[in-house]
Amino acid sequence: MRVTETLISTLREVPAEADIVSHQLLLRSGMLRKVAAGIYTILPLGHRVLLKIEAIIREEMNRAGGIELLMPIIQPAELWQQSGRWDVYGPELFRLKDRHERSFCLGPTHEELFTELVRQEIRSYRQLPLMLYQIQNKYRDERRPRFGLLRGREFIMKDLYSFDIDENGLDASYRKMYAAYNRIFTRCGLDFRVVEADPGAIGGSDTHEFMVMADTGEAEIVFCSACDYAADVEKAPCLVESQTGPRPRPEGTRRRILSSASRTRPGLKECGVQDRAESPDAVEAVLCPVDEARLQPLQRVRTPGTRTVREVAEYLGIPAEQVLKILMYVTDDVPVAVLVRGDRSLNEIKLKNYLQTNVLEIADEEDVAGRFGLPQGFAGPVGLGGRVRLLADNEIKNLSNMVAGANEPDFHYRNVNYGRDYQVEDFADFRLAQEGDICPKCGQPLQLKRGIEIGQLFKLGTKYSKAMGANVLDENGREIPVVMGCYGIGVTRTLAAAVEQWHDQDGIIWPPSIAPYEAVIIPVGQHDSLQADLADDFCRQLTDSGIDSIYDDRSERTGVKFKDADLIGYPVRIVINKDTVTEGLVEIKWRASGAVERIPKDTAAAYLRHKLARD
RNA sequence: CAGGGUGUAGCUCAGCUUGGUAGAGCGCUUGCUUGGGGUGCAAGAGGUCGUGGGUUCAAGUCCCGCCACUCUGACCA
Repeated sequence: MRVTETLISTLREVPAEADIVSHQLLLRSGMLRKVAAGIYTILPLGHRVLLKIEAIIREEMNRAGGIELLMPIIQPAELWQQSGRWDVYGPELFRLKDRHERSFCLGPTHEELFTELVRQEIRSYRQLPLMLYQIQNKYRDERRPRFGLLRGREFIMKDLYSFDIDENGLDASYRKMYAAYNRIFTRCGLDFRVVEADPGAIGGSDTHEFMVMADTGEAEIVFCSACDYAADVEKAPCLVESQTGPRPRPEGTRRRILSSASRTRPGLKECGVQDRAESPDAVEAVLCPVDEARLQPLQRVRTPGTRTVREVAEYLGIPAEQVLKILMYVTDDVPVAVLVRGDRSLNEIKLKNYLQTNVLEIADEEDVAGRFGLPQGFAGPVGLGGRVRLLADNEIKNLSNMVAGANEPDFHYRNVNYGRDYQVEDFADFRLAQEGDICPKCGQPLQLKRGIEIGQLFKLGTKYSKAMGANVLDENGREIPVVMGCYGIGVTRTLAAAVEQWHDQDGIIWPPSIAPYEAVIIPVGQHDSLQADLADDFCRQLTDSGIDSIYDDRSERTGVKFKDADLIGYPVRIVINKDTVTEGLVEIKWRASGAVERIPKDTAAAYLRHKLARD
């Protein structure tokens, strides 16, 4: 391929519409153009990347036993009414009517259609298991499309649905997909992690998310430096550390398994509580006696104008972790106040799950004064009386001689202690995991990184098959609902995530397996027909030996071509000049490492094939 | 959906405060020049100033409505 024969238009300046790196670079490198908010044209260069990602996905889906088909984008409302989601889905669903006033929607996902297909076509357990998939456009009328391809209103997704006769079959399908996803993202050259996730609105039990690690990612994940544990920061359980920080269980201490109900033990402190979300009964605690003698007498101090934890801590000259932070929330029911350590953040999802409430909003100043009758910035647990439900993070029980608001303007208490000075309704895990916390699996410190979700596995069970009557006869002739799983990959999102992860200040650095072209050939003297012909021949030679190559035949200055090559991110740049022509060499520069090497022209194809074929 | 910002040439933006016949850089076209990191010179093409209304002798500029784009938040893959 020659550059002048295709459409490659690069931009020198950053378009004003783009805010994040992948969006900027995809626009600048001529891979993407905006048509409307969250809706894009993928230009030839970007399309080649897309096709390569899709090819990898297809190969691995087929290898795992997936069967490809193609469903329509437009779906009848009827099916969505049967599953119950027509009313639940909300304004995010693109809805439309035909000329006969019949209702349709643009599919944001395809559970209904796949379930309907299986209901019609599958009668017997002998036809199962079955894994069907498609690569198709999806539509979600996002409230706020942003980040270019990462959150568009139209996007491409691979979705596979598995159909089994029982849970064991589902487990087997799930494992196949889990393995396939690992292969796919590895082959795409991405640095990714698998995290345990929250099932969310789709419903179901087990679920894993595949996250590409990138500093600009929307999701924060914690992962262990020592073992393979990883979780969304919003889901990660927090262990309680002793005040001296995490430590291994001391030799000879009693180790007890406590049920969550008996976690509170008078006269005892817990240091190192382990509370895995997936096994709530396996709470493991190291018990050590409270040192009653260390408790100091309660003291009321004037702290004018100190409304935030930081202000109080600075005013009193103490660390933030010595302060009790109290957060007040408005819920479906009565207002709730929650205590966390001053330097911690509250995890609203944990609180919401605990309270089983639909509404959960942090109280503003008006609410704090009105519903709680408390001074904003000076509220505290002491003397709160039963005015509100008071909950506390597990860690709070461990803390002694804390500073807390005195419930009157410009005053705080020193030496506040749980039990002696205040009571709480319950302790639970309410805090947001942070860097340095202990891994719930192995006890080593956790690291925090940002990620972009590009794939998710769900066990749906019989949610849709029951709702829509997708049944089969089992070997006893009984009618049973099929057991389903669904497995998605955001294809366009993967493309953007790859750029988000692999770029530098000059442009994109494509992993070779998904690069639009693996090599670009640039003759320094485009006007020199010897060099130009040689570049043309060499491009053909590389292409013939299976290396996707493009010859930059524009009559531009070499510097322009170099800049464009870096911006577009071809993994290999091959330069031809007067010297290399006479010596029979070519100059190879690797985009990722910047390494330059000169090798004989005739062996270059084989050499590159070898070096590029690392997947 | 709430709150902010921006809409002027293909792109990035100035001009608006203080109303008076539309600007720059880049890109594009042509010629010369240059030829290993966005070369230099010259000549050109290109704009209903988002849109509708109002004020005014006169509106890109002032006022009001609408639309689009964008940022923060909530929501979400």
